[in-house]
Amino acid sequence: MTRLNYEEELNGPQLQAVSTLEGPVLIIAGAGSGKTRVITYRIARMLEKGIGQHAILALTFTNKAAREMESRVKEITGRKLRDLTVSTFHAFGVKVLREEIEVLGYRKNFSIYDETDRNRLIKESLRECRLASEGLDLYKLGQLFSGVKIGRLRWGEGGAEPQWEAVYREYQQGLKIYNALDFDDLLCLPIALFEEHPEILDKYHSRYRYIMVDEFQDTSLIQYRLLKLLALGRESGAGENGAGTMGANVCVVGDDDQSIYSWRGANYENLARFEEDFPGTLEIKLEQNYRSTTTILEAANGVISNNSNRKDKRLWSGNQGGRPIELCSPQTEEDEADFIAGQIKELRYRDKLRYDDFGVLVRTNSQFPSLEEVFLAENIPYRVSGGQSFFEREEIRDIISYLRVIANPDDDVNLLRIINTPRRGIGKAAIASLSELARKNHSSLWETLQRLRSGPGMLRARIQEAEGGQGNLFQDQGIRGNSAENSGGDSPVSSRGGYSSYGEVDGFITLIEGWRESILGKKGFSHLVRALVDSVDYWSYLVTEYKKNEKIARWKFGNIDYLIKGIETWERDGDNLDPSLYPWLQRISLVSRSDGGDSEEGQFKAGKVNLMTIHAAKGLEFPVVFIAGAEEGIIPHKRSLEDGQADSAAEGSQEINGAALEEERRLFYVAITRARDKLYISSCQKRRDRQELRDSSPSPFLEEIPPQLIEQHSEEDKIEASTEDFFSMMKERFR
DNA sequence: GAAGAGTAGATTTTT
DNA sequence: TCTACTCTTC
Repeated sequence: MTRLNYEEELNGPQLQAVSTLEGPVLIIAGAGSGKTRVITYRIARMLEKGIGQHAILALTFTNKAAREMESRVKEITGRKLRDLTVSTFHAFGVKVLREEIEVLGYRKNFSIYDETDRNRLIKESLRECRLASEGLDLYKLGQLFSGVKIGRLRWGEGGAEPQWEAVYREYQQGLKIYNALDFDDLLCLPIALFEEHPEILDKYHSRYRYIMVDEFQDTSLIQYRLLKLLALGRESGAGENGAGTMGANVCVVGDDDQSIYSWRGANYENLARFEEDFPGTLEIKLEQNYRSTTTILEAANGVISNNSNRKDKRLWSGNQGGRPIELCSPQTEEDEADFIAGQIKELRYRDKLRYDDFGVLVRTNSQFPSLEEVFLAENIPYRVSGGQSFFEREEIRDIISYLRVIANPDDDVNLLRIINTPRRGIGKAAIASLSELARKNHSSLWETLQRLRSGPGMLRARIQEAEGGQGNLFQDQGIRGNSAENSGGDSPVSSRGGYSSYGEVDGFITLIEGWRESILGKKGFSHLVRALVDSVDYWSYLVTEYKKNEKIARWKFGNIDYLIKGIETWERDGDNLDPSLYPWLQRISLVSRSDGGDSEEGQFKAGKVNLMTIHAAKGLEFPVVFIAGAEEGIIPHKRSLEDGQADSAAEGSQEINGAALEEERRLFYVAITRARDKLYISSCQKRRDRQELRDSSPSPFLEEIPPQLIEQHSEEDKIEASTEDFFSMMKERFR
């Protein structure tokens, strides 16, 4: 192993951070101050000192960050990392639950529900409670549930209207029956586990003797609780006296100025809380920026200094001077995209830059299309992170649903997705009857099906019984007006549904069972997935579904192929100890949009312009950065300021909006500080809102940049652009 | 049960 | 404008 020369490669505070391995440490690391370097060197140092890999836990905020950290450590130490835990909080939760969840009454093959699954379940729960889901914002309801679950809200307080409590309970019950967890559970259940079973906590507490947390400003309260449990063990409940903290070797790294996830429960006050809970914390500030030019830093400082609630610090850079920040005010989004594309082409040639030296940052996903369109037209290779993820495409979800059901047949949400996809004659009516029956028995659909099948002829009778019995819940879409007498005289859903579906339902069960047998526990299952897709004849399904547009069918099939290839590469990875279905599912459940289809690492990601949301750009840097759409209503985003969460109680709202504005400013700050050498900011004069073109004014944040750093972009391009605009208008007209 | 027509609703950021 | 869901008809 190569020995690192710490003294030479690190500055004073960095060195201190790397050398202080024992006791609690809080590192305030400004943007570009070598934070990643400090963390990775710190781990390297630990390994050098003979601390075992298994005793080290590094928690990050995104999977991407985790992967990157791991590979950097690997790189600088030249070691194999078999036993080092570098993961997100959520992934860590899964790791724990995978071992221990049975104590909590779940089975180990639990499913993990993402937003889509969760919305479906909420919808179903609403139906169970006889409430109409129409006109409701499922997303908001989900937020509410999440707030309650993580203990941020309580029923009857601030926006948590008690009427939803029943739905919430239904939702929770659904999860339990389906043996499924939502994202919050991944953190809450480990906490519950540790609190209720101290002996399990002991195990983890004594194992992870060195803990590090990156992007600490973005940790939520429950994440913090989890951290505290791990770090302090049984003592953590002991409270304020700080007993037992001496042994805690915890190092958290963060920057309050880069806290941009408060809408997700991030609470930068954890920084203050940490110092309280871990007495004797050594605080280290990293203020020297190695990334950006002075110009860019001054701009960033100018902006962020308008925030009131922050730890005092001032970034400075050794790279004096730097090129001015260029401001451009194109007419429309199209002009903006043209401008960006034009600059990229020019700079690439003039400054000999590669495409991947450019980062184009936007506030919202909806800004992508116009940019992409121009990049495509101009032949500029690009990649987007954010936007619709590969895993959210419906054909991919279908296949994954099959695999999830194979892993965990009780997962109703996914079972319902595929029970009639491809169509196999199990229609609404049959499903409604079955669901009704399952609900009565408090069991999952699968269990119900199994039970029905166990007696010959039973299925028919039971289904009939179910239909004859209570009014069918799947039919009345909630009550409207009459709550007492529901559904009343409506005609039955199709009294023949159950009868005619018997054979099909049976076939479906057999199908799933068959695949369960062949796939479960197999190391290397990608070829089986291929066979599965064949055996359900998904291809014919696509062809019939899209008979008007065969191209789409082909494209979708290509996606499936890509998915399977992805599994193959994952299986072949030498570091992968358990290449079977279950870990794969867990893994992809936690992969986010910004992680991209991760098989496009390495050679592919080079040579492409990076198009991403500002959120996704956190932690990254580019020689040249474009911030597109720096306009009022976009960068302090309209909706972010509108209603601060649930309560807009009279005077509270003022403050909440202030906080929201400050968060938007931090977001803008993050965007600026991604740039190394050159920063462009554009704000359109008009922007498309729905179909109408509306006037748009520059973001108020722009005025906070010291004017001497800014150079207005010359007008020539604008004229050029508008002639082009004219032509495209004419083309449109003659089409 | 499937296909097609029609309607409403929606546009913030993500593990 | 576009999409996702519902309703209607065969």
